[in-house]
Amino acid sequence: MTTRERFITSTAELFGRQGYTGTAVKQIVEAAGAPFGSMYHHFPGGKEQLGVDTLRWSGAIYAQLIDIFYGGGADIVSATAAFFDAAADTVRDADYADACPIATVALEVASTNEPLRQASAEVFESWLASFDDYLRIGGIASPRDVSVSVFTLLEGAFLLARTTRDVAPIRIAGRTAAEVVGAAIPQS
Amino acid sequence: MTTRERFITSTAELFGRQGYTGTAVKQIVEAAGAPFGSMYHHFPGGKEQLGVDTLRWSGAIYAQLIDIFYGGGADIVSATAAFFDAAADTVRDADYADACPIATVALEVASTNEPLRQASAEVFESWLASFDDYLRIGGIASPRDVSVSVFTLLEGAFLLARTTRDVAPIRIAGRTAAEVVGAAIPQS
DNA sequence: TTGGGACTAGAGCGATCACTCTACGCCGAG
DNA sequence: CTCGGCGTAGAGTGATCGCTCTAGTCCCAA
Repeated sequence: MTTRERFITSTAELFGRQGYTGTAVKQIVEAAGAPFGSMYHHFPGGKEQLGVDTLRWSGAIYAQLIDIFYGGGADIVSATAAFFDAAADTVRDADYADACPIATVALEVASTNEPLRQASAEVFESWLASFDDYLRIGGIASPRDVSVSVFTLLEGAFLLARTTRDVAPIRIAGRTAAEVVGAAIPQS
Repeated sequence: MTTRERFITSTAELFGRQGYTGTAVKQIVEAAGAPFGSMYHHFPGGKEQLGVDTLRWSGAIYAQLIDIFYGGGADIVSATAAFFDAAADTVRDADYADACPIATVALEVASTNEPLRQASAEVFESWLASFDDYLRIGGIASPRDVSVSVFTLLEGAFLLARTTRDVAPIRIAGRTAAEVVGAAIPQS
C-alpha cells in the first residue's frame, strides 16, 4: 500500500469513529505511520482535501458492497435482507464503530463546509443511482422512492445502533426494508 | 429567559449545525451573550456537562412534538404523514440546518465520549417509548418494530436531506413511514 | 448599613489545533 | 558518478482550544 493510500484508509477509519472536526491531523499521520510533511505533499489542500478524497474513496468501497449483494441476478428482496444482516454483524464486530464512514462527517459538515458537503452528497447520490439500477432489474419501474426509503432505514439504523450499542435496530430496519422492496415489485 | 437557559438553547442550535467538537465554547458564550465565567458557574462540568444538559433539553422539546402530533386521539397513520411533512417544512425553512439536534452529536460521540453517548441513547429511547405508547393506543399490540422503523426513516431522511439540500427524501420517507404504520394496524 | 452568596465579567493559562518550513534520503536518467 | 525531483522527515509557526483564576456587581437578609 502506498503512503497516499495509507493516509486515506487511516482517515476513513478515524472519520467513522470521530467525525471530521474530531479527528486531528496529528492523529491521522500517526495512524498512517507517515511524517507530517508527507501528508501535505500528497494532499496540498490540507485536511479538507484529504477529507474530500477520503469520502470519495469510502463511497467507492461501499458502492462495491452494493454490487456484491445485488449483482449477479440476486433476488432484490433477499439481497436487501442479507445486506442489513451483514451490516449488523459488521457493526457488532467493529464494536459499534465506523458503521458508515460518510454519515458522521456528512452531518457535521452539511452546514459548515461546502466542499465536504458536496462530496458527501455526490457519494450518497451515486449509491442511490446504483441501487436504482438493481431495483429496476428486479422489476421496479420507478425505484427512487424505494431506494431512498431503504437508504434512510439503513442510515437511521446505523445511528440508533451506534448510539445504543445494540444491533437490533439494524435487523428491524432490515426486515422493514425487505418488505418495502417486496411491496414495490409488481405481482405477475 | 435565564442565563442558564440561554446557554442551553444557544448550544442546541450550534450543536445541530456543527456538532459537538465543531462547536467552540467561545462560540457558545458569544451566542448566549454571556461572559466566560458564567458558563463555568452554571456548568461546572464544562463543555461536556453543557453538552449532556443540552441533549436532554433538546430531547424533551422533541418529545413534546410527538405529543402534539400523536396526542389527542389522532389517527396514527395521518399523524405520521403530518409529522414528516412538518419536519420537511422546518428543515427547508431553517435552510437545512439543525434538523435533529441529537443525531449529529450522537454520531460523533458514540465511540469517543461515554457520558454524551449515554445521554443520546437515553433521549432516543425515551422517544421510542413515547412513540410506542401512541402506536399501542392506535391498535398496534407490539409496536417496537414499527417505532424503530419510523425513527430510522426520519433520521436517515434528515441526513440525506441536509447533505443534498433537498427535502424530497423526507417526504418520501414520510410516505413509507405512514405505510409501515398502516400495515401494522390489525384489520377489523 | 452591612455582610454574603449568586452571578457576571474577562484576562490569561498550558495544550493542542492545522499548517509551513527547511533539510535530507532515495533512485532512475544522462 | 552526478544530477534532479519525488517523497520522507519533523521541528517550529501563530492561532485557537477548553478551561482557570481573580475581581467586581448585584441583591436579599440581618
